[in-house]
Amino acid sequence: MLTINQVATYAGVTVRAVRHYHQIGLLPEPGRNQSGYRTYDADAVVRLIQIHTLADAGVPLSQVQDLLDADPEAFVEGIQKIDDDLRAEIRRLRSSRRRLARLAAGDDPALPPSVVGYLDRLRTLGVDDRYLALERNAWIMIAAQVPERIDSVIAGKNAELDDPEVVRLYQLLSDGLSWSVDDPRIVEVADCIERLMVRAVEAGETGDIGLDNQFLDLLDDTAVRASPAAQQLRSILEARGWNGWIRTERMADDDRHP
Amino acid sequence: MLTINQVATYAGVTVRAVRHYHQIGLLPEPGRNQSGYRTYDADAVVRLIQIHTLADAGVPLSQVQDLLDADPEAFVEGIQKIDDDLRAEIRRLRSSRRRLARLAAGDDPALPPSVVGYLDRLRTLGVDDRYLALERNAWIMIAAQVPERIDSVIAGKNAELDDPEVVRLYQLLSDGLSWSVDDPRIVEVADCIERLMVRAVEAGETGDIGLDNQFLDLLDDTAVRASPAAQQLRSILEARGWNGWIRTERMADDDRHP
DNA sequence: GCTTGACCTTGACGCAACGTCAACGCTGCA
DNA sequence: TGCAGCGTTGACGTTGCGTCAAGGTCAAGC
Repeated sequence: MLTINQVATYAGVTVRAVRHYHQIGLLPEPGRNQSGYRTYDADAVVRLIQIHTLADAGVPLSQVQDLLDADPEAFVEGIQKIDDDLRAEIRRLRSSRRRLARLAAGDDPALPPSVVGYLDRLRTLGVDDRYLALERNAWIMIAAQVPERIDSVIAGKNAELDDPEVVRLYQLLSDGLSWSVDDPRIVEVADCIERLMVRAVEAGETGDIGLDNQFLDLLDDTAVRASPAAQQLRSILEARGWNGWIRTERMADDDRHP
Repeated sequence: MLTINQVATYAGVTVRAVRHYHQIGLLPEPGRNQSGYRTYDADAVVRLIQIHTLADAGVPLSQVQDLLDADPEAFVEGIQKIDDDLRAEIRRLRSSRRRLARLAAGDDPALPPSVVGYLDRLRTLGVDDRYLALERNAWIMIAAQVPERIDSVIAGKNAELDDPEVVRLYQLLSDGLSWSVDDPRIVEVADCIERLMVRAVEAGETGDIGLDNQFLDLLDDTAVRASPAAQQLRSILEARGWNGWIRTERMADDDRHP
C-alpha cells in the first residue's frame, strides 16, 4: 500500500494535484488506514498517469474523465474539439504578439501611425506641446470610435493643412490656451474659424465622420474646459449661430439662445 | 461628464472591466455626483483606451501601469519580456497539440507504441485479456518511471519472446489467474521461471533497469493480489531462495525465511 | 521515553481578468 | 406615478493547482 506521497511520486504529479483530483471527483478517494492516511494501490498510480498524460496534453480536467471512458471514436472526436480550442488560443496569442511587435517598433499604444504623423506635422508647424496633448487625446478617442475611417479622416485633415490660413489657425489656437477671456485675438480666431466653416459648407463638406452628438459634445466639452479662452471662443461662435467648432453646422433656431 | 456606461462604451470595454481597473488601482477612482454615481471625463476615456490596447496585446494588467509610465527604452524592454512569455506559452500549447495529435492518431494515452506492440504480440501468442490488463498496468507504471529506457527494455522483452519456453510461460501465467492455490501446475510454472532465471543469471543478465526496490515491491504486490495462484507461486519461489519473480536475484540469507 | 524531522490531515486563501447574479437606490420618460 | 434602465457594493465562479496554517502521525536516534 502506498501513501499519497508515493503514489504522487510514482505518477509524476504533486501531492497537491492528487488531492485536487480527489476533490473534483477525477480520482476516487481511496481507503484510509486507522490514522486517517489515504492508502493507495497500483491502480491509482495507473489512473494518475493516465490523467497526467491527458492533462499534460492540454485536456481540461473537466473532460479527462469522459475522455478516459470514451470509446475510440468519441475519444478522437473529443481530442479534435480540444485541439480546436488550443489552436484558437494559439491564434489569439500570435495576434497579441503581432501587436506587441508593432508597439516595440515604436507604434503609439493608442494611436495609428497616420494620426501620429499628423500630430508630428502640427508640431513642426509651430503648435506647442500643451495644445498637442489636447489634440492627441481627442484623436485617441476618435480613433477608438471609428478605427476603420480614421486614416481617411486624417488624410482630409492633412489636406486642410495645405491651406496657410488653417495653419495660422492652429498656431493661434495653440497660443490661445494661455489667453485670458477678454483677449481681442479670440475674436480674430472666431472670424478665422467662421470663414473656414462657411467655405466648407459652401463646398458641401459637413465634416461628419459618423460620430454621435454625445461624443462630439464630449470633445467640445474637453476643449472648453482646457482653457477659458476656448470657452469664450465657443460663446462667440454660438452667438453667431454655429454649434461650437467641432461640428461644421449651424444650430437649429430653437437652440440658438439657450 | 460621463457615466461609467458611457466611458466604457467610448473606450470599447465593459463596465465590469472599468470597475475592475479601479479595484486594482490601474484607473483612478473618479469623483462622484451627489447620488454616488461615478463621473468621468475625457481623460478617463483616453486612459481606458490605452489600457485596453495594451491588455489586448497580451500585456498583463499588473504591468500596464509601469509600461504606460515607462520611457521608450524601458517600454520596449518590457514589451520584449512579455513577448518572450507569450512565445513560451505558444510553445507549450504547440507541444500540447503535438501530443494531442498522437493521441488522436491512436496512441495510447499512457503507453509508448513499443509497449503497445509488445502487448499486442502477447495477445497473438494466446495470452488472455485479463492477464494482458495486468501487464498493461505494470508497463504503464514502468514506462512512467523510466521513459527514456522503456524502448530498450521492451526490445529485450521482445527478444525473450523468441524463446518458445518463455512464450509457454506467459501462456501458463495467463491461464494461472484462475487456478486455485493447490493447482499442481503452479509448481510447473515455478520450475519454468526458475530455469529461466538461472539461465539469465548465468548469462550475467540482472534484469535491473534502474527501478528502486519499493517500486518493484509494488509491482510484485499487485501481481500477487491479482490471484491466489500468484501468491502461491511467489511462496514457492521464495522458499527456493528467489526474491519473487520480478527481480532476477536470489534473496540474501537473512531474508530467506521471514 | 523523548525529541526531532518528515510526512499525513483538513481548511482556506491566492492567482488573472473579469462574468454574472443579488439586492437595492437613482433617473428619466410616458 | 410607475416602470424600465441605469447606477451602487458585495460576493461567488472560473482553472489548476501552490502555498501557508494548524495540527496529528510515524520512524529514528538519543
